[in-house]
Parts: sequence; structure tokens; C-alpha cells
Amino acid sequence: MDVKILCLGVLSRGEASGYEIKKAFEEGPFSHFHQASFGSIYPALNALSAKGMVACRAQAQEKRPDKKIYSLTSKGRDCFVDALLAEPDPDRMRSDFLFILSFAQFLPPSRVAILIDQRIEWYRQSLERMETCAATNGSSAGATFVRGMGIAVYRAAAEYLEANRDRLIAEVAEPAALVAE
Amino acid sequence: MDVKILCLGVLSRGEASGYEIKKAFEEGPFSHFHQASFGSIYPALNALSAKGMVACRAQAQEKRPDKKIYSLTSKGRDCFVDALLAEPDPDRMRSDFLFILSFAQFLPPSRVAILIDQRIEWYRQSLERMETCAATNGSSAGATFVRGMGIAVYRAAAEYLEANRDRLIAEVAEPAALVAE
DNA sequence: GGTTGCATGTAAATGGTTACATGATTGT
DNA sequence: ACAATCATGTAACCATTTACATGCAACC
Repeated sequence: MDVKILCLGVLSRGEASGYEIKKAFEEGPFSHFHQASFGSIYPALNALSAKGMVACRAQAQEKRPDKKIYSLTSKGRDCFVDALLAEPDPDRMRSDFLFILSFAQFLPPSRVAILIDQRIEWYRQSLERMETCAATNGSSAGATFVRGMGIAVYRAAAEYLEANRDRLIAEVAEPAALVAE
Repeated sequence: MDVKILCLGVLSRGEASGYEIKKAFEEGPFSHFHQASFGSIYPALNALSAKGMVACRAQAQEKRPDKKIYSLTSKGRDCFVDALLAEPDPDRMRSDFLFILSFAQFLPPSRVAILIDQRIEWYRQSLERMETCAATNGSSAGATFVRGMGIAVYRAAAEYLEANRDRLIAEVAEPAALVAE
């Protein structure tokens, strides 16, 4: 599942410029499970355009480059649905946070505290934004389902960190106590 | 945080061959949040060896290539701890599963059911392995903490999918019903 | 006066995967 | 007979990120 398909997905929700597609991966609903930069989006849109998957209309703007607004063609929609029917690649996550915490015994306890507190704060902020969006926005059934799953998972993660934070810090601070008793 | 640091992390838990390091990323505790292939591990070990971060000892084997067993040097350990103290890169997840499900309305309901059921099964199997490991294994405080977080998150995900599966399938099957009422 | 946001695009560098090469052993 | 496990390593290929190039407007 490459950037071209991701772009088709964003465009299936309505026409957009390359800049706006980028924002969908940066702040929007996809930001939590896919990402794409300008360097991959602009070439992808050109390729899709060449293949007739998207139509492009230039909107003139004062003192800014013309905004190129892309929209799905019917061919593009067919191709997108085909891609959705393919077997999904397995999820892949890379988390320096979890890797580092696996070795908490090599870190000063204060550092462990900071890492966990920052992460809890990040989850809290993400949850707030997602819950606001859930209350406000009339999204598709699929998008609502996925957002709900994200909320459930982030909430579990934040609660786990809050519940176990102090215990880990104590264990890292006093490794001898556990061995002795 | 590149493959070299990941290798140092595996080696901090005890000496290992390239092949065994690969297994740690395939099946072991890191498999859920980092991955690395032979094509990246073997060159990384050679580079680490050249820099004096790891020591290599060849173990002769009958009718197999010599096993090269690597172990951390004190320089390697220092370098690893330094890397752990650096600011972690933000987590990045890529999930075709969630992307596809965001567009559930484009899929036949039976396909949505299969995707969700497969995923529930995957979580159940992962949870079983992780819980067995938690009961059996005497790990470090950090590793135990991270494993516990994984269990909490996967359990929340599986429960969400079970609780909301039928509703999503119904909504995808009867989109008109929601608009009408 | 410096940063952020808008707006597009290219080229180089990165970092990694996939496939290949080799080969014996064990299980189905 | 065929696949999988053990065991190392290289090279070609890939997708994507990063940095660069350009430039105005608004905000602090």
C-alpha cells in the first residue's frame, strides 16, 4: 500500500490539493497510522494524473503559486476499491519509546519519569482531539469505527502508564531491594 | 535509532549471533515495536565490530557455517546507554488494516467481517504468547513493564473489535437505513 | 526581525527490504 | 520429494525522507 493509494483514499473523501493531502497525514484522521511527506505526495499525484486516476484543476491565487486541486476519476475510484480488497500488509510499528523503556534499568529514574509523563500527556492530548472530532463530525461508518478503536487503545495505554508509572520508577531506583527480598 | 543501536540492545541482554538477533525481532520481545532483516543486521554487526562496540568470537560447527557470536564491549555498552538517553523519535505506525477499515463503506460486509475476525484472532494469539511469557520468564523491570503495556493495549483493541464488529457490519450492509431514519 | 503558514516541486541521500548465493539437516 | 530451520553474507532495488529552491503574508 503505497503513497499513491493513500492519496486516492484522501481524495475519495473529496477534492484536495497536495498541500491539503499532506495535512491529512500530519494532523488529520490518518496521521495515527500512515504518513507521507511532500517529496512523496507531489510525485504520486503527477503519476496518478498521468494514469488518469485523478483529474487536476488549477485554481489561480494572488501572490501564491496556483493551487492544483485534484479529484478522483471513476478509474481512480475503481483502482482504489481494488486496492482496498487486497490482503493488507501486516501492521508495522516502530517505537523508540518502548524500546528505550525496555531498558529502563540503564536509565536514571528521573529520566524514566519524564519519558512516561511526556507520553501520558501526548495520549491525553490526542484523546481530547479525537473525542472532540467524534462529537462534532459526521464521518463515515468506517472512519467512526477506526476512530473509536484509536480512542479505546490510547485510553488503555494512558491508563496503564498512569497505573504502573510509580512501580517502574521504584524498581529502577532500587534494583537491590527486589533481589534481596 | 538505527539497526546498530537495536543490535546493541539485543546484545545487552547477552551474547548472540546475527541469526539469533534476527529472531529477537521476528518472534522475540521487540517484534511488536521494531523490525530488522538479515540484510541490515549483518552489515550493522560488521560496522559495530570495526568500531570496537562488539567483540566477535567464532564458534566452529559441523557442516554449518561457523557461528559468529557477538558480545557487547564496554565501549559498546556506553554507546548504547548514550543512545537510550537521546530524545526518542516519535512513534510511527503503519497499518493497512486501519486504513482499509476507514473505508469500510466501499467493501462488501463479508470482507469487513473477515478482516475484523482475522485481526481479533491475531490479537488473541499474541496475547496468549505474551501472557505465557509474563508468567514464565524472569525479565528486567523495563521489559516486564513494556510487555504489560502491550498486553493492556492489545486486550483493549481485541475487546473493541469484538464489541463493535456487528454494528459496523450492519452499518456497511444497510447504509440507507441510517440516512432514512 | 524571525517564525509559521501557504503553495509547489526536485534531487540527493538514507535506510532498509528482497532476492540471490551456498549448503547440510530435519521433519512431513 | 519438498519445505523449513540453521547460518552467513552481498548486491540490486525500493520507497521515502531530507534538504534545497522560491516567495509572499501574517503574526509575535
